[in-house]
Amino acid sequence: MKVSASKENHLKAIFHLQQEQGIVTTNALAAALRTRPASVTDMLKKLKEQKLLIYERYKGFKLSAEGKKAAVQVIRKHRLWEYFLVKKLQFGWEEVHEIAEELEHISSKKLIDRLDSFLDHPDTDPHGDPIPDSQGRFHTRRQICLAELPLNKEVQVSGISSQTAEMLEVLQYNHIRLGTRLEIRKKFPFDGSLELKVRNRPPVTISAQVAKNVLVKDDEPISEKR
Amino acid sequence: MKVSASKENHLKAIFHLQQEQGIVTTNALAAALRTRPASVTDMLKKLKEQKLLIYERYKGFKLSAEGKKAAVQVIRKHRLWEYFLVKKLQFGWEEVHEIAEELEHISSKKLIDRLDSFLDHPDTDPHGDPIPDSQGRFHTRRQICLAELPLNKEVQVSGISSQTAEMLEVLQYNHIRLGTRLEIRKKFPFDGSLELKVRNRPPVTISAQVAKNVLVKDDEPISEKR
DNA sequence: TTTTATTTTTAGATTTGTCTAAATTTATTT
DNA sequence: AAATAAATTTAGACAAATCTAAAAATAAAA
Repeated sequence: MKVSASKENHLKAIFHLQQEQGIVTTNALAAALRTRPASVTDMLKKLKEQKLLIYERYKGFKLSAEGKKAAVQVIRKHRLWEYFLVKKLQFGWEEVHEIAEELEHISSKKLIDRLDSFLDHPDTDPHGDPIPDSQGRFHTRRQICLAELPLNKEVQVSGISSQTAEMLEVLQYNHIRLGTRLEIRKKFPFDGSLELKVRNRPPVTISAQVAKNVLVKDDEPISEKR
Repeated sequence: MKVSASKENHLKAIFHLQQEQGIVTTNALAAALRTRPASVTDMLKKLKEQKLLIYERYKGFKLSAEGKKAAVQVIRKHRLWEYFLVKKLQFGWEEVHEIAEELEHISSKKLIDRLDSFLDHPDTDPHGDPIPDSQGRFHTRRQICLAELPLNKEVQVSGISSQTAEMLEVLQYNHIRLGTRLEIRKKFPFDGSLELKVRNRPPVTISAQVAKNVLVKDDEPISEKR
């Protein structure tokens, strides 16, 4: 069962959008791939044909278990190559993405497993994104600051970068500490402030200032999501 | 000026046939690429279009200076990747060719130059073939045994693998020693014996036995051939 | 030098991935 | 609920790389 480079790109983009936005639309996918909605529809049909995608016309789509597996393998290759480029070939982390976009389509499974060993099984790439293992399992989750989190995605607080007493006071007041599960309910573009929903509590609002200093991680390992 | 993977494969195959056979034909190229003569003709026209090939219909073809340069760069990439796979990823030399066939089409020039540095500028790949530098110059020539040399290709004797007195006697008798320039004029399939032409001397015949123990190299660096 | 064989090229199809423009379906407003 | 807007899909076209079958050019043989 052969999957072309273009198909791999579609699978990968769907996977990412699924992670970040929960829902994936034809238009969003077209935008992400810098292609046209009509082209996306064409490809969706082909991916369905290969049982990599669950798709009904006009009714939306999502990756099948097999499609997800394929997408994760492409992501694994991409991130391992990025790590290689930065750690072994002295590239800067900003310049590796484009090269890895090509390298990720090299097909040899053995190659990528050998590369993984050669690099000592790294678990995050140079941008901080987790690298799945050869079975497609993620052992780490990405840590990002609350200000960058999308809406309605539940995460767990994993760090506080500015530990001033004043900061901690605000957090304590809002019942936010390490391990707290929360999600963003609303973003106010005017000042960047956020309305948060902490589990079992009424909504609270925090400033952009505070949001920048709270680090969060995916609530559960990605591989456990079904 | 973009060159697709398929075009790069054609350029590379033409280059190799040019080296080995002197002349390249549509049929030979089709065989080398495991494709059809008609497909080759189609591609020749495209390569001519891009001025990578000098071609007149029915009259044969050869690489232009620019085409040769492009071919050499692909060969450089192929061989550096092979070296990487064997030396860093512990692959056996027999299994790297196919993987390198894919890796050679990764486009980043910077990548390949960094890889070259990382590998400490090797000058021959795991099969003994020379690796051109980033300007496309070869610093080494391949050493092969006389028994494997094609007809009518002048080479220079670069080594004798079995140094018995009896062997050396035969060679001395035929005026063959290190540095001698010679070419094969005829091969006798019956016993594998060869008729050689040594510069400024009448033709001589040697046995397969002897031919197997004489090592030769291209007479001149490949990069000097025009 | 004709005839025959071989090589090479053309003509026309096919596949993959993309596009534009138009049609259809679903979603949103009024 | 009808009208309008937005999203999605179809229809038809195109470029790249390949193929088969037939034609044309060149080479070899009688």
